[in-house]
Amino acid sequence: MTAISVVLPDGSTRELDDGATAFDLASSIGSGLAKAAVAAVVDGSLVDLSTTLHDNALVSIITSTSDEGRHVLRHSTAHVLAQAVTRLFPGAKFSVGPAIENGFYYDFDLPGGATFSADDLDAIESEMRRIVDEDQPFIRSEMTPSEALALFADQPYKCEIIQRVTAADGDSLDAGEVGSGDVISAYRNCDDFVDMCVGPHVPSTSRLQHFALQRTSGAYWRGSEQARMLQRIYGTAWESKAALQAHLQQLEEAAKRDHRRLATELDLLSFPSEIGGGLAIWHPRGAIVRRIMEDYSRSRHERGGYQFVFTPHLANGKLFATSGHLDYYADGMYPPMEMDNGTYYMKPMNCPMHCLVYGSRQRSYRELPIRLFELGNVYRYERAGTLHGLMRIRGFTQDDSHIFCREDQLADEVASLLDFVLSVLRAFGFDEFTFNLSTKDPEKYVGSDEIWEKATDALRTALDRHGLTYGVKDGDAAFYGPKIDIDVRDAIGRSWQLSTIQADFNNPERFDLEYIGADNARHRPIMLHRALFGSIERFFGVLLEHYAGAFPTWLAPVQVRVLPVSAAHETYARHVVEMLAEKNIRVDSVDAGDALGKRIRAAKLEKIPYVLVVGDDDVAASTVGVNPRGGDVDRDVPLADFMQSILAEITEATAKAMTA
RNA sequence: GCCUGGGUAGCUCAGUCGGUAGAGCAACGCACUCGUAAUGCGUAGGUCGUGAGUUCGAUUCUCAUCCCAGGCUCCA
Repeated sequence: MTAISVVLPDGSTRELDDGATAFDLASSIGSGLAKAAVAAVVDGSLVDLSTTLHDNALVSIITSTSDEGRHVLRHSTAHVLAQAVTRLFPGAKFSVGPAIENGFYYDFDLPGGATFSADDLDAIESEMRRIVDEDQPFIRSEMTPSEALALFADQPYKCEIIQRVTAADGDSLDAGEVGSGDVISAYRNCDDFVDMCVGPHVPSTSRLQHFALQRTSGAYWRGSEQARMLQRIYGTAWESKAALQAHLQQLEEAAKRDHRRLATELDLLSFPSEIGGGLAIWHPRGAIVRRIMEDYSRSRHERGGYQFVFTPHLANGKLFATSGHLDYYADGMYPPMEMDNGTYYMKPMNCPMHCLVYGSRQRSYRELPIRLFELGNVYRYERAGTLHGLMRIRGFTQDDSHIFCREDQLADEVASLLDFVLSVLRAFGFDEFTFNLSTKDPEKYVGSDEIWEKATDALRTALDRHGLTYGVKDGDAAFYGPKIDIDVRDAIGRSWQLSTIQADFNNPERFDLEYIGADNARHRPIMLHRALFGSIERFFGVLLEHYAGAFPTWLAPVQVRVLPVSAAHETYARHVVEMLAEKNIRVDSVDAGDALGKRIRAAKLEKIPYVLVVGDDDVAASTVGVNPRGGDVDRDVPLADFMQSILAEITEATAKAMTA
């Protein structure tokens, strides 16, 4: 038998028998690798382990512990899911089943429009385990589109995909399913299950041990609300039991941090159904934190050269006709109110009002840039199914600003905004950011192409000048202009989109805004929309999850709780409370009705930063026992020392926040 | 808006194959006066989300509606 030679990623070569597969290569390197291998990359393409290697091929083995490997694992598990469903629901039609972050899903159309119930999930998962135990091989075959159409004749969704990819104007959406064009590949597990798929797959179902089905939901075919709703099943799959458990644990951790749960547990706010969906009421504890956030925001803006304005919650519809909101966003606005002299709407944005502030008198080029700031309450009619605690809410407050500037000021203004945004976000404990530039949506925009190009360039230039790397989201812009979005990464690695900076050449035109230039002629200012927190409500929710309810001392609703050991120490406890309160420290005390241990536990569950225990020794020596959140108890601390240290902590955090 | 599941005491949940409900924690009372994450005993608390229908009788079955959860779609 002749030999071939293949090149490994480290540049070394390896001799193999002619006809050897990628799996043979993995085995020749080591049995451990062969066991962990799920696929291979040959000359840059991800392929099955069963792929026959050619001489001089550049080969790397993909193991299940890499991102690519897990992707293969998850995709293969999706196939097993589909097979289980066809066994349990004869006649089920299946559409697509991709791997996604941390897992996979598969969409089905059940006979008679049936739907999955929670019990079905258990049965399907058991069936999947049976298929895994059967150790079925994934066997690849390739065919022409017409052969594929024949093979999948009873699978209308598959046929539609085949027709789309082979059509002249075939879009890339389906390429991931079947590859592009002339050759359609399919994987057969056994006589009665074959699925169209570009692959690769693990060699056999026995490699798919560590998975769990998670939930079912409806999902529109091809993501279109006009299309048929299919039944989707989500699952997760991992390379090992430990990895699966770690993932499930992380989900639990995230659930524990859920801001809706913490908001109830910590008595911060609630969503009474008497008010209606998507509307929150702030309880005293939550309102304190919010007020501190807002005060901080106000003082930062004051120092940043912003001028404060107030505008009403309602406006005549003509205003939103001028701004274009009624043309592009009427569905997302609260329904109109007919009143004596016109049709009124709740405002969905503050910008039209700020345009009126600008336009209220003649402006000189010397005044620019004019930075108008408002904590503006806006109302948007979010569809019922999209509401989600504070994260998606119908009434909220934007830390909103509109900057009117000259064209020659634009780049500097955007650049300094980027600094400003990051500094404010850092003050709240975020230090990992990602940036995205969103460009014109060809379906939904106002203004000329030229204006859009100008605005997009301005944003791009600012990002480049800052040396920031950023993604581009084509077609994601607002209807009036392109934007930069800033995402933060939270304490458990999740990403949240918070801030936005939007360039707008359109509204100044629509509102006919002008300034008198140095040349004594009239000019059009440029407008920047920007919000740092975005929505105060949402930002609060993100913070709550980021800190898991344990706000840093400067933000904590109650900073100190004083606990007298027994009734004899209550007078002294009150004295301690007074001393601290005098320094504007948020402090309370709980008298000795319950056992000390119980009161400490209660304070810990409330996530109060400092618990002060005072007993005989403390009364005698004017000291306190300091029990800090997440730290060790420190007895006999002079009260004056504690006060000094907590004040230093608070002012340091605030000062750092102010100058970060 | 669409799909699935849910709404029982302040919170977390159990339960009723149709005969008006129970636990733990919290609250309140009494005893205990306690040095760093749950002292003991007792009391009170619910027209079982809301409205209608079926029924001798509905928290339970049916329908409508509101709200909540997870997705889909949407998010200026």
